[in-house]
Formats: sequence, C-alpha cells, structure tokens
Amino acid sequence: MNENYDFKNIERNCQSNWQKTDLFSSKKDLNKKKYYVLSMFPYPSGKLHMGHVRNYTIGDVISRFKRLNGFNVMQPMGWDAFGLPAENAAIQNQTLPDEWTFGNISSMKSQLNSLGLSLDWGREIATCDPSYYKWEQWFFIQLFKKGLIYKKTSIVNWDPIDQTVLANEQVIDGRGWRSGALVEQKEIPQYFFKITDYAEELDKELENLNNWPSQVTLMQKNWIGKSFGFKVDFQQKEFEKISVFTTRLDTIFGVTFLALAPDHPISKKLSFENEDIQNFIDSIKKTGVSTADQAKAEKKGIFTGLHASNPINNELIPIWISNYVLMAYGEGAIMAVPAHDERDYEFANKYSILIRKVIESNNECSPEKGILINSDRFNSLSSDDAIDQIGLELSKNNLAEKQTKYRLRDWGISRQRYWGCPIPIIHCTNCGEVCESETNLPVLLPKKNKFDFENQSIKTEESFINCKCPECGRSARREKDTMDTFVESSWYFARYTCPDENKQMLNDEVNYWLPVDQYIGGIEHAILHLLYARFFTKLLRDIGLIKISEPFDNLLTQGMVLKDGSKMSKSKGNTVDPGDLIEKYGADTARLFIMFAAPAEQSLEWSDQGIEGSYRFLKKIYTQIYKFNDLLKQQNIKNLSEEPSQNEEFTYQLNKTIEKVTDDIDRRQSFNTAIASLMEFVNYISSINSEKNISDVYFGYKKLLIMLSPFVPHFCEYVFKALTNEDIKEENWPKVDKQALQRKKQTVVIQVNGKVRENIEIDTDTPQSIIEEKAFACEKVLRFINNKNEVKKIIFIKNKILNIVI
RNA sequence: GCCGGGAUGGCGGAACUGGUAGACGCACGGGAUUCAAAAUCCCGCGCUGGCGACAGCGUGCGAGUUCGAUUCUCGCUCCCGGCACCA
Repeated sequence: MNENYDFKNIERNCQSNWQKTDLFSSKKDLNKKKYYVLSMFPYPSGKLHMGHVRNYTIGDVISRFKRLNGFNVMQPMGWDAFGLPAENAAIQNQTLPDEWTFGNISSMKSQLNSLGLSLDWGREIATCDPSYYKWEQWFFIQLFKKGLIYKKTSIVNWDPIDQTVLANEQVIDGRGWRSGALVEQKEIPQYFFKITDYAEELDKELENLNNWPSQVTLMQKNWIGKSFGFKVDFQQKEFEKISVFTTRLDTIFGVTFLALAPDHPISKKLSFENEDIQNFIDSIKKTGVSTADQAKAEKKGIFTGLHASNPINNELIPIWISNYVLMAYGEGAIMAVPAHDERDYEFANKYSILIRKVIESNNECSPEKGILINSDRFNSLSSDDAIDQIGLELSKNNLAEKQTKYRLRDWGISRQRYWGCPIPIIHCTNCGEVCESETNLPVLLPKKNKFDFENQSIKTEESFINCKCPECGRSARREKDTMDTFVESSWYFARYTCPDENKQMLNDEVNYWLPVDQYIGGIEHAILHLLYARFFTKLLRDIGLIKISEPFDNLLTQGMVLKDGSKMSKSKGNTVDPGDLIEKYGADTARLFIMFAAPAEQSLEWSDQGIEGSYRFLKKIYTQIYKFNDLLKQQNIKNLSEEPSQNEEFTYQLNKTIEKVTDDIDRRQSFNTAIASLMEFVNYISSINSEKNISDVYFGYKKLLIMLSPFVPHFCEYVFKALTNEDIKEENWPKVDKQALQRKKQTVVIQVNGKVRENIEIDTDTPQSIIEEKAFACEKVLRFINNKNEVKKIIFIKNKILNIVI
C-alpha cells in the first residue's frame, strides 16, 4: 500500500482490470434474482455534464449495492442519438450529423468509463444505428396496420425566411432563432399515434405504480386529465347547432356567451365571409404554437354577430371567437359562465359581457361547486345533484350526452428534419399511402456528403425519394419526414435485453429482464418520456412481444444540478466540467461528493469548496488504514477471526451504521444521509484506541469499506485488498445484529409546556412514575413550576419525553 | 396562465410515524505541528443579551389545530421543473 492516496493509479488499474475481466457483463441466471438498473440514456452532445454524473452515479451505486446483496444485476448504457443538435452542429461546424454524433459517442463513452461505472457495454445501443431503427420502422408498420397510426393536419411553427419548420425551442419571442423572422402558424399533414386509445389504461394503471414518486404519477394523471361531463348542443340558426363540452352542467343557467376556437370549423367558415373575423384569426396565428405561449397570451376575442339558444331555457346567447379556447380539447367550443370560471370572467369583463351568478357565493367569480340559484326549477340543488338532473333532462331530449373526456391528445410523431428515423411509408398515386415492405427494412437515412443549410430539415435526395410501390410496383415517392426522437426512447429499455437480435424486434430475453427494476432520470422527463414509454410497453404487449404492462417498477427522479441558483448551461457560463474534477480529485471523490451534497430527488447546488471535504474524507480513511496496516505488521498479526466484539459500544455503533446505511440506500434512496452515517462511523473508529482494539478496528474498517464501495468503488477495492489481502468483489453486504442495537440506557427529555428543560439519562423502559419523581427533583424543572398544584397534566412517551403542562 | 415541486445557521443539508431543530460536510475563528507555508490534528461555531450560570428568540410570510408543529390545515410570497417539435 502506497503511503499517499494516489487516486490516478488506483482508478486506472481498477478500471483496466474490470474491463479485462468483463466484470459487469450480464447473463440470464435463474439461480439469482435479476435486477435491472437503468439510467436514462444520454443524448450524445459530446461532453458529459454534472447532470449525467449525478444520474449515472445514482444508477451505479444502486447496481453495486444490489450486486453485493446477491442480485444478478444488469446495467446497460446507450445513446439517444437522433435529434436536432446534430443538425445544428452540422451547420455550424461544417460536419455531417452522423460524423458529429459518432465522434461524440466515442468521447462520451470514455468519459463515462472514467467515472468507474459498472456498465455492461456488451449491450450498447445507438438509436441512429440502422440495426436499431430498423425495428422501430417494423413496429411502426405493425401499428399502422392495426390502425393505431393515422394522418391528419396539424399546426407547426413556420419560419418564412428560412422556409423551415421550427421546434418550439427555436422560437424566441415569436421569432425564428436564426432568421429573426416573425414565426407563422402553418398547417401540414402529419402522422399520429393513437395514444388516446390507451388513455383509460394509462390513467388507471397509475394506481399500481406504488414505487414511483407520487408527484410523477400525479403529474401524469393531470396530464391525461380524465374528466366526466356532458357534450351539450346549443341550437343555432345558420349552422344548425354548436356542441360544447362541459364538466359543469350545473352552471348552464349562468351561460352568457359561447366561445369558439379560432380554428373551429365554424370560425373558419365565418372568416371567409367576414374580413374582421379573418383579420382577427390571422392576428391570433402570430402567437406561438406551444400551449404555454397560448395560455400566457392576452385573452382576445371577436363577436361573430351570431347567437345560439341555450338548450335549458332557449335563451339567446352571443357567439364569440376567442384565443383561449383550444380546438384540441373537447369540442373546440365552450359554454362560458363568467360567474364561475376565472378565464370566462376575465374575458367577460374585458368585453363587457353579462355575468350571471348561478351558484351561491360571496365572490364575483367562484369556480367552486355549491348550491344553485337563479336556475329556475333546479334552484337550491347541490351542484352534483343538479349535474345529474339537468343532464338527465337534456339527454332525454337528445340535447346532451354524458361523456368521459381526456385532456391527453394523440401523439404527433412527424418531424420535418433530416437526423431522425425515416417513416416507412410510401406514397403511390395508384395505391395511396402504403407501408414499405418488411423485407425492404430498414429504410436507410440517405447519406449526405455535405450538409445542406438551405434544406436542413428536408431530405432532397432524389434517390431516396423515388422508389417502387410495394403493392403495385410502379414508381412512387417516399415519405420524407422522420420520427420524433421520443419514439426511439420509448422502447430502448426493452431492446437492451437483446441488442444483437437481428431476426426480430425482441426475443424471449425480454421476459427475463423486464420490467426495469430501477429507473433513474431527471424530473424533467416526468410526463412526456415516461408516458410514452408506458404507452409503448402496452403496445408491445398487445402485439405479443412482451408480457408486462408497465415498464418501470421503481422510479427515481433526480433533481437538476444548479450553479448560482440556475441550471448549468453554456450560455450562462456556469458549467463545471466533470473531466476537470476527475483530473483533480479522481472519480471516487466526484462520485462521493455528488451523492453527498443533496438528496437525489432534489436540485443540487454545486459547490467548488464542498468537494474538498469529500476528498479529505477519503484521504483520512486512507491514512488511518495505512497506519493501522503498519501496526498490524509491527505486531506481526496475521489471522484475525471474525468473532463478536466484547465492546458493547463498538458493536452498537457498527450495527447502527449497518442498519442505517442499508435502509438509506435500499428503501429510502437517501444516499446523502447514508454517507453522513458512514462519516460518523469513521469519526467513531478514529476515536477508539486501535492498539487496544485491534480486532474491532480491523472489522470496523472491513465493514466500512464494503458499505462505502458502491459510492467509491476504486478506492474501496484497493484499500480493502491492502487491509485484508482479500478481494472485495467476493464479499457480501454486512448484516445487522439486531441484538446489538438494544441499549441499556436512554435519554429522556423533560419538558415544561413543550419546552425542553432537562435531559435525564436513565435505564431503558423506566416507568413514568419514576421519571416523574426525578423530574420534580430537578432544579431546572422546578424553576418553571411555582406550585405543584398548577400542573394540569403530564404527557409521557416511553424512552423519549415527559412533558409537564401547567 | 395551468400542473408539479421547493424554501431550515454564513453555505449544502439532517430531523424517516407530530416528540431534544441544526446530524454530516463546507466556510470561518482559535490552538498544536512547521524556519515558513501547504497538508494534518485538536477545540469552538444559529441569533440576541449576559463575565458566567442561564434566559429569550429562531425552520420564507400570516393565521389555525395540538400538551407539543420544520412536520398537519387554510391563506399568501418568492424560486425551480413541465406544458405536447429541446432532450
């Protein structure tokens, strides 16, 4: 053992040994319980950032912990390799998207390895590899044939100068990021996955995800947005009727206007005849496409000049068109009740529309349910009863229909970009829209020699576009759009189980490894990615490729890594390069610090000074064990048998630590407190005389190193070998001796009116009467009690507290 | 705007089921060691008052429930994440 902690050598040697022995490759083994640990795969941006370090260290700690506990662990890694940044980089750096991406993959792979992650690289996947996306195209075809994919037009951001579709991210303050042109809304045909067919199941099965953070399931629940209500028809002279969806039929007497979405068919028809309406709709089209932009936009509207009649009392109601009504939800039209809906209220105030209260309330606008007023024969009913009765009456007359609605919309997957998985559709003038034949898969992305700025998002290669129709054999044209990159990340966890399978999408291995036992990733993926992955799991099940319905058993959503209060980013110049840290302190210190600095699920404020503390902690253990090793040599001690210690305090401290660390890692996933306990234990060992307690200190260090090894694997492997001459890889996680946790003495706190006045050290389980006696003998307690007669009551919690209330 | 989360010393955080607020670490101050520095070791460290014993105050703000609230309830403020074409 070297006198100084030489992390560079230790880490280099360990990593090369692990690689040589292929230590972390995983195979099906029916003698062990399998455990599949998955961290969300990275986008290969080129440089590892602290968020990756955090994500992958968490996954690695869990993997190593589970291995020590006898599980057959699989921890794979791969690359979410399609996406926009590759195209941007290609334009900026005069490279090609594939060259840029594969270059990044190779440099990020070595960065990941320098962290000492116990990854099974034999299962590596890159989603831009044809052997991966071939099966995505195959799957697309199966879904298409099952009718789970359809085409419809939808709105995109259009940059009129660059003549290209923009992602929401590329629209800054309503302008294209490159051209600076005012962005327009444009309708184009796109393919959609029918995720709404699965809305009910996706909603219902959230209940079974007991090991997911409740905030994530709650966000998904709200996103799916299941609600019960009525579709109500308002009769209308010119257009026969206008249907609206409402969850608050009880407020129908309070309806003072109807509002249509700007892209509602009636709005569109009216715009052809009326220039003002046309201008109004055009002005709305200048706001961004994203829901956030639309919701933040000022509420605007225009009166159509038309009226409709309220089905409950035939009252004539004005019809407006407004930007706060979304075509994508419900009927694209609403019955507005300003007295009981805040958005309607704001709109009615702005345009001086009548506000009529129909639920009892002291406020001008109250969205809460209550007792009906101003509602004719339904007055004094509760909201819920009124909904039932009004619903019944209108339904009888075919004016309303009970409906269950979801806020969830179908998933549009067409992207007008180059660097993505080609959609395997062929447009034939003869046969229409047909799938590419399965034998022709994969539909390869056309190679480019030079990345074309003018047409960055459209494939112009004639050799790609021109093809033969698989049905009739005549000339046809290939679909030019690619798929949303979320499609690739919706099934990669399944493909890891059989990455080399080239005859089918998935084979039987998938049924051994799935579901993923522990999934780890950023909280920013709480809705979209996790919902799409759940959706795909159900699709794969229904096609018969897998048996499970939910992909991820346990979910850990890690917080972001911040510096100076905000997300690390190049533009803010507040990044910390993990490579620099590893160079300066080693991977073990970097891993230890990032796990110690904050709870995994919370955001982590980066501190340059804090990492010094973690480094110091490792150096301290190193030096202590080095000295202890010397002591063993001097005294020529060789065989230390693992006998129970006679030192009661030592066994208590050791077992308390084992219990705490095990529970913290396994159940609570509270890694920062697990490390704190290990630090306390190191402080404790330092405080005992090692010459007089050789055996205790030896076993103390031994157990300590095992428990620390998931966090700092290289360090522990090396030091363990030096101390014991054994291989830490052969060890098991230590077990708690429950007996050792029983203490003979306890501290009981004496309070007066809930304020601590004294502590009493006393035998465990001492009864209340004796503690009371002691308490009333304490000077510090009596000082706050003038007269024993004032004591109103005494609260006693065994081994904890005696509270005297006066 | 809507949905979700957070706020505790100078800083990161701990307190798991309502029961001693501040574990562990950083920073800082004092001391030891050293020619000196770094490293290391020891001691102190919420705020206010007090020589001290000790007392009062204290978990974003305002109320409430309770013998007792960082923890539960209601109402706010600020910060962070998501909002369907960033990944």
